[in-house]
Amino acid sequence: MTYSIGEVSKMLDITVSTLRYYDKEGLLPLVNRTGGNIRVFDDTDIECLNMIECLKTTGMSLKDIKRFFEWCEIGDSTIDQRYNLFQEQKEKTEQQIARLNKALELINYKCEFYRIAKEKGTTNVPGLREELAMKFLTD
Amino acid sequence: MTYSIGEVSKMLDITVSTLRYYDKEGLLPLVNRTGGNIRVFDDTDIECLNMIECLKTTGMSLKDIKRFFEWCEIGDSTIDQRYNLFQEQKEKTEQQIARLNKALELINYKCEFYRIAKEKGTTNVPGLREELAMKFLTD
DNA sequence: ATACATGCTAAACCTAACTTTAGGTCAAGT
DNA sequence: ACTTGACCTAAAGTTAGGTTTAGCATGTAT
Repeated sequence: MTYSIGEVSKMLDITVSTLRYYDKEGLLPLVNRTGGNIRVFDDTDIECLNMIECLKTTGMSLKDIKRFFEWCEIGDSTIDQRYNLFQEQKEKTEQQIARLNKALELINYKCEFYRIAKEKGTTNVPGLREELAMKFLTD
Repeated sequence: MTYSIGEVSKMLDITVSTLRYYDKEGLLPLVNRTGGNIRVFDDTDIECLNMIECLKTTGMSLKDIKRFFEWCEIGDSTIDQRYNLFQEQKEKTEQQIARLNKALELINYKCEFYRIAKEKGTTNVPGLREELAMKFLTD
């Protein structure tokens, strides 16, 4: 199965410009072209793009993602680097999830704070903490 | 208790330039100065900075954080906006945590993949999936 | 054959969030 | 008084990750 750049754009919700940008930056080394120089994406390219999206989610830079793909092309001599890359990325991602959970606690507290404030029409409710007092700071 | 910009920088692990940048951008409206124009941070400023860090973690832009602080200063007429802001931010943060957990699955799979590849000295191990085959894509 | 949506490139432009630089001021110890 | 480290501002520079623009080519439906 093959796809035009516009189709891929719709499928993965990535703009056409971004796809061309990724290609230009060397993140899609495998993408074929027609005789008329038009990109033809196949399922390998789609998988590649899903991988990019996933790693980007974890905060990996495009530069590092590209480096990983280059290591894949070089072959078995880069297994250690790739292993270390994913070990590091695993730790970073776990830390980021922990940070987000901590931030979520504050946000939940704020939601509750403003739910009550909304009910009462004021943030100046006896028993509610000061506007900027934060649970996670003071507990 | 009060602190110099350098002390705050060390306490919160934010560079001096960044603190001055935040101040310039209006994110620290309460920060006092000495007669000689030198910033004097107090515990309210520290709490403000912790709040900034927390909201930044959830992906909120400095512009939106500033807007929130402005709403706080305006008072009770902005309670609805503030409530909605945190409801939205709660959803976004939960979605981000979900995305990260999904990405972590792939990363864990890759860790295992490369652990075995390291052991065998090659990624070309019978029973292991192709290099770019991804669990979360194919399952 | 002819529209006209879709594709192409190169290069300029954009935004957020800082960082760096240049040129000065402040304040604490000696 | 003087040195020295910490502080100040304004303005320019930086980086990542795109987006936009201009001008041109392709290809598909009538």
